[in-house]
Amino acid sequence: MRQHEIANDTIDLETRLTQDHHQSLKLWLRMLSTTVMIENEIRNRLRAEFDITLPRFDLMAQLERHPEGLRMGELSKRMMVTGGNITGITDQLEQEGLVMRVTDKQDRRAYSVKLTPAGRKAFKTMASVHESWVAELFSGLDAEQKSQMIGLLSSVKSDLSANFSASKHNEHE
Amino acid sequence: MRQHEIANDTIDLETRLTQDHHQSLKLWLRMLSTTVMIENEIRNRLRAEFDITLPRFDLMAQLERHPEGLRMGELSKRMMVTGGNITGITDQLEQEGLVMRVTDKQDRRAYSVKLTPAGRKAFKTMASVHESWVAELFSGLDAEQKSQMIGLLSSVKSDLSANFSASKHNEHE
DNA sequence: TATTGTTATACTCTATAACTATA
DNA sequence: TATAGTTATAGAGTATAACAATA
Repeated sequence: MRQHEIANDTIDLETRLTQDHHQSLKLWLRMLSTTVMIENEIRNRLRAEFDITLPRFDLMAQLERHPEGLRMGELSKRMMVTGGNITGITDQLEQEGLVMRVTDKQDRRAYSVKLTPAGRKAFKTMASVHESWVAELFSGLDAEQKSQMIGLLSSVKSDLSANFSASKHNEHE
Repeated sequence: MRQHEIANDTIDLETRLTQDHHQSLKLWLRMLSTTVMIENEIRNRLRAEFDITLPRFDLMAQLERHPEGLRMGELSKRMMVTGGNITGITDQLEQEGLVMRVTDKQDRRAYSVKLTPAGRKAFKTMASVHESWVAELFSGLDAEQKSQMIGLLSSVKSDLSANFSASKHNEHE
């Protein structure tokens, strides 16, 4: 132990940099594979139980949080996806009667997308089941560990938003 | 503080369950959006700098770790993707001269996929730059926080592998 | 002119299932 | 029969760019 600390004090900067790089990479690979596993599990369950895809579910989740409705451009930013895709997903959901486009009185180029009553009802059911799945998938952590992780992720994310917002459509949450 | 603890002791089980659900959901949403942001950033940089996609890069990364070569089925498991896709990605990389299929002497149905010398060289360059990007993107955490997070993710992941390996092609790492 | 949203297109990744050739 | 890998197909999601309507 002490040996290690002493070594740590005397190694040169380049070595420490390499170690940091390796640690970051390890963290990233673990984070990525864990996320993919959970995402796949949830995606499969959503399809099997509710015949819905993840982006469609996400769009509805955004609308649930904004009962006043969101414009297409808002949805695009929040879902980190370009505009054309939002049109497509919204089209599908509208066909199924789950969301509706409400024309904006002030700006006739724009729409507000809202959940229909049927959409709100359907989403409530799905969201509740979805939430219990997530709880199940994270049952490997206790409450303390979860809040720790939430804090760590927030640090990463705020650092990202501050420095790399240019890359795509961020401004998330 | 004390008030909070007392309250925590006396609230009923259902309430605590709901709180846990919300916390898990919050954790998952934060983890997902953070991962997506980093993934997008890396994907864009890989395309811009090296004209390579993430799956192609990942396949090469797998081979780099296994100089003796990997069979198509192995790659399929490790990349959490079905077999047909591995054929496609391998075809592309083979065309570009980055990997090669080596027929197995013992089992003439099977191949070992390996990096070519050119592939190994190209990957070394990319991997080193990639690693520094990752370090940059995680610079919001210090070494201590990173190792904390690695530990937390390991708990989640091992719990997942133990309970949900059926969902797709896991057995990762 | 700039902005909101749509359309058209093309590309990548993905899963499924039928297929071939070995084992 | 079972297994390793391929092929064919279809579907989802994505970005880009040209476009229409409105501001």
